[in-house]
Amino acid sequence: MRPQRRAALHGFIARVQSNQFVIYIACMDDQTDQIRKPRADAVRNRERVLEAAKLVFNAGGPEASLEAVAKRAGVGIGTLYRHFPTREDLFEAVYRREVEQLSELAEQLKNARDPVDALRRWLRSGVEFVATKKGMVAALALAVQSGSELQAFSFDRLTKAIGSLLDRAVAAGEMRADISPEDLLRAFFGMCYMHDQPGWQSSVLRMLDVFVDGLRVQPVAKAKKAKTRAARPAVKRKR
Amino acid sequence: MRPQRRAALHGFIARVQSNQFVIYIACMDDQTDQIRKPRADAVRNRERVLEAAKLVFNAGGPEASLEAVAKRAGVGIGTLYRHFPTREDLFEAVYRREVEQLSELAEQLKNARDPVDALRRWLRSGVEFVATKKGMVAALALAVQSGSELQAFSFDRLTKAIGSLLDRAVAAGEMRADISPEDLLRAFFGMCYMHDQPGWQSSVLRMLDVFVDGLRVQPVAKAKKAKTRAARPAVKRKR
DNA sequence: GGAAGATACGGAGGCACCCTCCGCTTAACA
DNA sequence: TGTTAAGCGGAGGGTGCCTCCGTATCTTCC
Repeated sequence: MRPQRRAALHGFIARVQSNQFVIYIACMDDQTDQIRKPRADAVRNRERVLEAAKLVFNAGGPEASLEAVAKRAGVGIGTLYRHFPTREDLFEAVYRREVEQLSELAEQLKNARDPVDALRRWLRSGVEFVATKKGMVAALALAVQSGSELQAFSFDRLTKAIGSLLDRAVAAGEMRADISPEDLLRAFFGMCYMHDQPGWQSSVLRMLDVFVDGLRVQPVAKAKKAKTRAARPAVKRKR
Repeated sequence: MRPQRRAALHGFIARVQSNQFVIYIACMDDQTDQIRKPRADAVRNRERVLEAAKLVFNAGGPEASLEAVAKRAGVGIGTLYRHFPTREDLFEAVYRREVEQLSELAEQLKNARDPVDALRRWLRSGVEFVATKKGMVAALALAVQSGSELQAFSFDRLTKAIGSLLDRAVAAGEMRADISPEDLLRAFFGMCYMHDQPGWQSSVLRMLDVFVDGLRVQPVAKAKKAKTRAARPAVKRKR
């Protein structure tokens, strides 16, 4: 165990590509109050690893070897691990932009006339995302599992995205209120999980349609099953 | 390459436990017309491996080490691989009984009054199965993917089970006809895939409810979207 | 421009697992 | 009881994960 010193964390965000940003966190010693700019080679290598990871994951799926990523990036395996201590960290970094786009799309769809249709469209876009990038499913898996608490960025973004669409539809009285955004996210991801089947896409789209239909407030069912619904406590919606 | 001889395959089924059977295929030389009974140690070892695999998979999930299984069975790794050349084969063998039970349950539910409710109950039972056995999800994954064609046993059984329930509901005019049993199986599995989340079970049950609601023929939606439905060709139902 | 020290690099190495191959053992049969 | 096919088991080669630490490189300060 090395001698401990009190230190404060300071961070900044650097734009490293036209549409990619990197967050740096520097450790500022509180005795000197000095901050050091990150080493150029570190920035470069981090970027190279991300680029290589994108290629490798999109091609080889989530199980692809990290050593292959490092090799492709022209970087030692140690360097890869220093920048991204876990496979999950790397995934999160690689697919962060996609998650943000999905999230922004939800923001736009908020203004759509028909809130149910908005949700439907958002889900369909999600399928497209998964279709394009093979590793995206893994990123979703991560988001949905959100076990590690630390890299819950994607989970938060996606939950809020779905949540806002769901809330609107519920407020408009068009959707049942006992489903949480997390539930929905999980269901969506689960269906997409079959993504390497032949014809998965149309199957998932069909399923999502069924699902959204089920989410609608149904006059018949509502009357028929009022008791059942009441017995099940409404799910608390986070935020 | 060893000298080839023409040979015919003969098989038989042995009951090796109160409720487990093993299928043996023996190679009968057509010159001697002799058939050899399987070696006792082979039968014993196969059984041991199955037993160990059940324990290990249920505890450690689908990624558990096969070497651990072999060790637990008190058997060399080579023996394990001889009996079950792939991890999938082992899964299929271990969870075959569960799949059969699910399938039989569908048979029983066929006589229920309300066909929609029957389907709902079957799906719920599926959740319970997954809940009990941690490795069951992997078995389902296998069934759903059914890529290897050879060990498509589970896929067939489950598809037929769902199919029979679905057919009845459709015939009764209570469910839409454009969803295939395969779709449904995939959706079900997908939802269960989150099985190691805290509270996954209630979440999945909620989702399945929504899903079944969506499957129902909806007077409102039906009228509103008649065109959309018609435009999408009905899925061919196998068998 | 150069020295000092912080920071990052890279890959060897230990571990675990996968799967195959083949010399040895054992059970079935006559 | 001998013969022989069937089965056993584990060594070994391959791959991937992750850590650790000696070395190289960069930033900063003079």
